[in-house]
Amino acid sequence: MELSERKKKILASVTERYIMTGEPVGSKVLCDSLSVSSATIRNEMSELSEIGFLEQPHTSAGRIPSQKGFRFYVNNLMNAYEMSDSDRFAVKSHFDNSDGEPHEILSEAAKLLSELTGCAAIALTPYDRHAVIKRIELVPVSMKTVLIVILMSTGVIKSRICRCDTEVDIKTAELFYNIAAAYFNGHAADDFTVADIQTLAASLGEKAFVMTPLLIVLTELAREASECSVITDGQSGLLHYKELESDVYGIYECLKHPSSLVSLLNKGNELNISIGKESMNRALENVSVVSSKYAVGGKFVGSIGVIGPVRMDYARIIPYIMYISETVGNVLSEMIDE
Amino acid sequence: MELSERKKKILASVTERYIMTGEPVGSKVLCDSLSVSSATIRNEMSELSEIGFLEQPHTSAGRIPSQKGFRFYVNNLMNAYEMSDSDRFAVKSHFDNSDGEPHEILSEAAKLLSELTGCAAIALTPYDRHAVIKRIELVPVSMKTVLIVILMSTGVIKSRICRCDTEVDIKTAELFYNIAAAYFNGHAADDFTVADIQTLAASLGEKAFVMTPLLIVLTELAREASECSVITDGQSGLLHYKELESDVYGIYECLKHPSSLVSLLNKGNELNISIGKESMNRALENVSVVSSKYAVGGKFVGSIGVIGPVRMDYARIIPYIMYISETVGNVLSEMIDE
DNA sequence: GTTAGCACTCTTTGATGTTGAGTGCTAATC
DNA sequence: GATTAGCACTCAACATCAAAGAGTGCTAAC
Repeated sequence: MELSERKKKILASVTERYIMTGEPVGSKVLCDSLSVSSATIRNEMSELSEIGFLEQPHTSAGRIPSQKGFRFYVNNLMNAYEMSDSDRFAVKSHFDNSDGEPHEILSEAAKLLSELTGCAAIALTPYDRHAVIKRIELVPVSMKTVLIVILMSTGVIKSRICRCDTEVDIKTAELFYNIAAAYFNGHAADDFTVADIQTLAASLGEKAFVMTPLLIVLTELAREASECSVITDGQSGLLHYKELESDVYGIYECLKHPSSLVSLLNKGNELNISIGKESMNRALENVSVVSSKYAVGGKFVGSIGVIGPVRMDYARIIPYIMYISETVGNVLSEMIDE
Repeated sequence: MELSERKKKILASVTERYIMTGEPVGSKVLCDSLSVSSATIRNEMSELSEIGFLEQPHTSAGRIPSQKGFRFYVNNLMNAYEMSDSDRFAVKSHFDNSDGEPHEILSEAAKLLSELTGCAAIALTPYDRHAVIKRIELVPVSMKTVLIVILMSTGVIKSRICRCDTEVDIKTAELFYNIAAAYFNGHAADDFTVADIQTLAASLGEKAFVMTPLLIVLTELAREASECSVITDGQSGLLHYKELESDVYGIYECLKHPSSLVSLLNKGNELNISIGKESMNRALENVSVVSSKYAVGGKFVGSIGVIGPVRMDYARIIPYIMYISETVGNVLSEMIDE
């Protein structure tokens, strides 16, 4: 796919103009910047159309880049925006005093990203196949009710109320802690099945009655805490793009049941760009998904990115995603270290 | 505002037909059900238009109910749908094994409600001016990091990570528990200000250094746990109503910054119906907000409802809201009791 | 290889006419 | 006095047509 320099220039110009205006670009407007006649540009454009980089909405309209054209632009032509120090500072300071769990930090990040880009943001909380339970705690709420808190090696914290039919006394709590220490701490959520738990509970004799619900809730909680959860923000921004009008509902539904999105974000390299149909997802065929994985403690464990129109401003958006992703990774890594 | 029986019948028919189809209703279609001629109905309709209950999009169209007309319909004409036992059972069983905090239960309820109504659902977590802190717990995470868990008398549970600059040892934890017992437990969040906390911390001598961040986080946490939070679900459903097309963005923004919505839901009686401009909120002038307060322990502490087009099916939606609200209240009350 | 020129295509806009739904009014009827 | 049939009227919706304008593709000249 070797293009002449001039063709590249034309494709880049058309793409950038189209990103800005959303309107097809004619040959005349490009004369000045390329200092050739419109006829020459027309010839070039016609060839670019033949190889599928440009499209015409109709005969007498200008050209717009095809999804393939956008792909070429992103891979070869795009001039990534250099974030200024003040840009970086503005992002970084958002996380300065963010105490809290990964979930909160990623919510913050998604909100920031959607505001900066005008697209919908999506973030995955850290997922680590080798995540293990770091600690389990029991917080008494009332006689028969306790809050089970689970801390994962990834820094994820989850809690759940558990109601028992009988009193949860100190002896019970001690037993629970012993069991936790023996069977759970240091283990991954999928090291034990519900069946395991039930045989374990059964072996406890008279204590089985009160312990079973606790252990079941704990198992569920461990599973939940090990899964990555999907955070979204700024969906309403997509309403501003008229070319997405008929797609927004499908996109929103897709964001509600995001399993396919998760695999999309987890795919490929650190930076992941899916343009239109590349996502292989019917609901997303008119949007691009750009995401970047963040690393916690040197391992890529999650991802953050945006969903927006195929004509999103990649040159500006990609650097923001990369920097936010890097920042989130750093913030989360610091937490684990401590 | 005394209307003849026939006028009432006509207004009701027009309203119900319009709710179903979204199209203006002409005089002819009502002939059969009222067994009078279309001319008679036209005369009546014309009078209903004069007193502002009906409107004409344009001369040669049928009539649609004005917002005032909808109000009259809801107050005087509507035939509320009687939920069947199986309807009730379907709702109730959603909450059967819902362990958990108010926030989770209300999220469930909002999701259910939006699915049942096709509207956006909105729910407020319990807010009680007299809510007090029931218990505070410290969960160690690492040497210098603890999780502060706060339990409110409303059943609300919140937790937050707190990072300290020095080790949080057992002595520190004991001191913290003593302070909590002396100054916080049994008190409301607004019983103490940040200034109070700082003087308190200052009085602790060498322990002030490690205790200050803990107490500050605790104060923030208490405030957050005392505020009601707003839960929304099913916003995307609003995209299906073409009459809202130009309003959805504003509505979504309104749902993101819901302070005005909160006061709308807290207003008035148990059941609250705001039709169109009654909300006195520009962004909501083309939608209706219907909500019902739920009671925990005999006190109305929160609210759940929907936002949908003015032509929502009140007769069906209102009973659902009331029943879900009642159910949520019961579920939450049971939890407090235990 | 580049470009001026020109015919051609197709959208957009506006004007015009037609159709059909639904009204309001009047006069006759019950 | 209330009801209704009849009819003229209004207006959106739709189709047709013409004109304007944007942009193209092609050809021939440079």
